[in-house]
Amino acid sequence: MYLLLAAHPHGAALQELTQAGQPVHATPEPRLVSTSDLPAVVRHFESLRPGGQPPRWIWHRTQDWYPALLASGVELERCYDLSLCGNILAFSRFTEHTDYARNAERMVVEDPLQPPRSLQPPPPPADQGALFDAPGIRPETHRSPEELRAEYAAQQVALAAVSPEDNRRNRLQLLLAAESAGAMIAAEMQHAGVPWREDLHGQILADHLGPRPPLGQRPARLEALNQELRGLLNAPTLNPDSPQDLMRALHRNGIEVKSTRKWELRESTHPAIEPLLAYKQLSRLHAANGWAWLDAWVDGGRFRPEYVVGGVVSGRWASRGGGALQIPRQIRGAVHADPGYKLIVADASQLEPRVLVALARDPSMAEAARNQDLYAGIAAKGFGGDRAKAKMALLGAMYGATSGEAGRLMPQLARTFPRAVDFVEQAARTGEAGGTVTTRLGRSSPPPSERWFQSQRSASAEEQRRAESIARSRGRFTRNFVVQGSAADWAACWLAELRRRLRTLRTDGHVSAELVFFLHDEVMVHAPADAVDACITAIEEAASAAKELLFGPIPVEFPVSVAVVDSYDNAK
DNA sequence: GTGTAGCGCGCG
DNA sequence: AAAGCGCGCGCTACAC
Repeated sequence: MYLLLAAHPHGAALQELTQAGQPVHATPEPRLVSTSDLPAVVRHFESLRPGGQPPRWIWHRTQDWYPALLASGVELERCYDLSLCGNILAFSRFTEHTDYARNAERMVVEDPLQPPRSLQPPPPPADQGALFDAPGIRPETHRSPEELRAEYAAQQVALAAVSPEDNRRNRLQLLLAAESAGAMIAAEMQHAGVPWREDLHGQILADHLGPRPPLGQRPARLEALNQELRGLLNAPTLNPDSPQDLMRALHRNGIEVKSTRKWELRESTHPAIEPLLAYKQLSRLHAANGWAWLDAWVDGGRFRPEYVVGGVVSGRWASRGGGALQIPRQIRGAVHADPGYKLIVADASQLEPRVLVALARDPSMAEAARNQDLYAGIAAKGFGGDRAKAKMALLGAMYGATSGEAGRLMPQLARTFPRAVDFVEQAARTGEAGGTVTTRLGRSSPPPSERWFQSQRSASAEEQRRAESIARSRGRFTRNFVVQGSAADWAACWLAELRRRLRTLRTDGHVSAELVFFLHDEVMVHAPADAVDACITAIEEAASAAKELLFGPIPVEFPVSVAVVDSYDNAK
């Protein structure tokens, strides 16, 4: 059953569609549902399972509907997010020959499915407020039921036009399903929140910075370091937070740095360097994750960031609010399981190089990847057992290193693993020439901008050097895109498969395990202690299912490392 | 006063 | 050791 939900001035319009997006004959007209009735009506349809299958909810944006439904206690099995799927279909090389891609190209420019960042409302308060007062629903992005139905139908036509060769159509369909599932997971994780102990966080801050200072004042420990620095640098009014001010003071004391970056400062042995580095670290803790952060982002023992699915062109998620994707190691001790619960922290070991092996079908590297530690396997084959060298070479190949040690190691890597190196080189050359590259499941990199093409037509020698530099930069982007993006494909499938298994545990086993955090190649599940084993099994099965879905039965392993902890800082 | 580019640093 | 990918955010400095 395919159910379309469209915004309506008094609530929602609900219409049953066929899989292809045509109105079901018996119910040609959308049914109007008031805002207050909506949760109950949605719950009712969700419980109807013709043929045992839950409905697929089709809507413009998951963020417009699902948070409010979750707030009223309604969880759904699956959806189809028109804006996310439309964005993939509009740019995918798999659909480039379709009318959809041609029309969407125009539409995306004139009428972006996602409003530009600057026009988006501020993030919602942690307390979501009244049902459907959620700021996701904005009149300017309303589409009529007929517009949305036509959009869905057009997307299905485009998907059907993908060549079945090499499983392309299935792969793209899988990506759309995983992306839509990701949108639901993002809303569910925001709803659940990361378990966060304010008292433990406060203790960490007090240990490092001293007691909480009055508003606008430096904490005691920072102020002491500031005074020490002013003395050591003979600069009585120094503001160490100002790079310019600091740079001038350093120069006056014969410390010849070109920037105030910490790795450059470390080169100097001046007695002011040690307190300066201590100041910078503590000042960062205070500014980024101090008491103000705690006040703003943690409420009722939960940290609830907003995840932005599709926020990165490679398919990785972005986030808004609280810096969710950069929880520093320093404060991970504040992430703590509830009494009787555990945190299960799992990450896919060395995901990107393993994805590269699978993409390139490099037999020699596949053998190396059978090792639990891939870098050790690479080192044994091509670097005389030097793991550090092997790691640097491989990372350099994926990022496009040209200089330094990583750059020098490239020929050595290419001798032992020609297919893998060739694969990323090919992606780089495509990008340099202005082409686009595509992930395993069919997400394509954006085409170069009009400005890019202009730069490539430049005339003077000076302009040409600049143009070549821009082209190389784009080459590094596309080189990395295929790996990072295909890793994101894998992670999306992993997450969706894990969600499915956890839902089964919840409904069949009445286990209250929840996904609470996701970061590129890492997930966190908050689970009752007696459900930990079942959750670990789910995590591992989901990982191997994801590998199979992307690549089929190939001899490359994607191992996950799992830690069961009370506190996140013990995870690795 | 407001908007924003650049720096610096956190994460993968 | 500190360049080669992708991000978000706080701060300063500077343009308007």
